[in-house]
Amino acid sequence: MTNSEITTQKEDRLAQMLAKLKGRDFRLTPQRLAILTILASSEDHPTVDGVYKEVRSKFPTTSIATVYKTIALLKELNEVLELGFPDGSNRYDGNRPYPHPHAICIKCKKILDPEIASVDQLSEEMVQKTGYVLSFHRLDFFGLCPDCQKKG
Amino acid sequence: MTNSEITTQKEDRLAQMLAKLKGRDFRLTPQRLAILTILASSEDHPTVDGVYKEVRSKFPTTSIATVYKTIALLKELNEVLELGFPDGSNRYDGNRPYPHPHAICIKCKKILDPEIASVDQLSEEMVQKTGYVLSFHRLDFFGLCPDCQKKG
DNA sequence: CTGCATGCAAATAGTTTGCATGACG
DNA sequence: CGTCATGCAAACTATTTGCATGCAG
Repeated sequence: MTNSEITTQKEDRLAQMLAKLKGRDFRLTPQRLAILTILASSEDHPTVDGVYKEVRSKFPTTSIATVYKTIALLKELNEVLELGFPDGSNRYDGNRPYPHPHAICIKCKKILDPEIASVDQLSEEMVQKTGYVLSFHRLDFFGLCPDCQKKG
Repeated sequence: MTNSEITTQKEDRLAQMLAKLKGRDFRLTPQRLAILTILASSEDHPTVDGVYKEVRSKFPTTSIATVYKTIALLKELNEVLELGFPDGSNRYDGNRPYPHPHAICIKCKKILDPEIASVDQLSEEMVQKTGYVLSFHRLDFFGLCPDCQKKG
C-alpha cells in the first residue's frame, strides 16, 4: 500500500463518519470534527486521554466529557471499535471499526492489526455448539513485540 | 460428563490452587480457602462483587479488599482467568484458568465455554505475520443466547 | 513469635451526569 | 431561534493503597 493510498483510506473513513452523523441529524461542531479526524487517521489505537490531549492542542477549552460523549456516539454508530482492558486502559480504533484480530505487546503496549485468514469458520463452529446468534467478536493475542524481545 | 466427574474436576481445581499457594509459601486463611473454593467451583464466571457477597455469607467480616487481593494473587499464579470488559464489569473463571473461547450473551450476560477446535493455527499465523512471541490470547464471541432470542 | 494477611477507610482512576451557557442548522 | 452540544464540576464505580491489628505457620 502506498502512502497516498493510506491517506485516501483515512479520508474515506472520515467521510464515512461524517456521513453517518449527517444521516442521523447530529451536529458537526469543530470539536467533533477534530475528534473524528484523530480517530479516523490514528494508527496507534489511542486512549481517551490521548485523543483528549490531541484535541486540546487545537481547541484548548475542550473538555474530556466531550471526548467521552463523542466516542460513545461513534460506538453507537459502529464507527469506532472499542478495545477494553481489565485495568481500564481502554483504546479505540476508528480506522478499522469492525472486529478484527490484534497483536498486543504486553510490555510497550504497541498494537498491530495483522491481516489474518478469517475467523468465520470459528464463528460458525461457535454457533453450532452454543445456539447463540452472534453479532461481533473479540480476538486478541498478547505477547512481546520484536523490539521488546531485543531489549530483554 | 457425569455429575460426579464434574465434582471431581472442581475438587481437582481447588487442590491445584492450594498446591500453588503452598508451593510459594503463601498462607491459607479461612477467607482465602472460601474464595478459592468459590472460584474453583463456579460455573458462572462471577464478578468480584459476586464472590464478595458469597464469601460474606460464610465470613461476614470479610472485606472486599481481601477478595481483590486474593484474586490478584491467583492471577499471578495463573490460577484464575480474568475476563475484562470496557465498562469495568470484569468476571473471573477459576474453573478453566487458561485462555479459551467464550460465547457471551449481550442481553443476560450468560457466558458459555464451548469446546472449540484449537486456535493454534491462528496463533501460528499471527506469529508469522507480526514477529510477536505470544503468551496468551482472548477469544470471545458476543451475541444473543437461545433464551434471549425467544424472549425477543 | 514473626511476618504475612486481614479489614477498614481513604485515595485513586476512569467514566458518567446535571446543568447553565453557547452555537449549529 | 430552537435544540442539541459543550464545558465544568460533582457524582459514581471499580479498584488500589496505607496502616493498625490479627492469626497462620
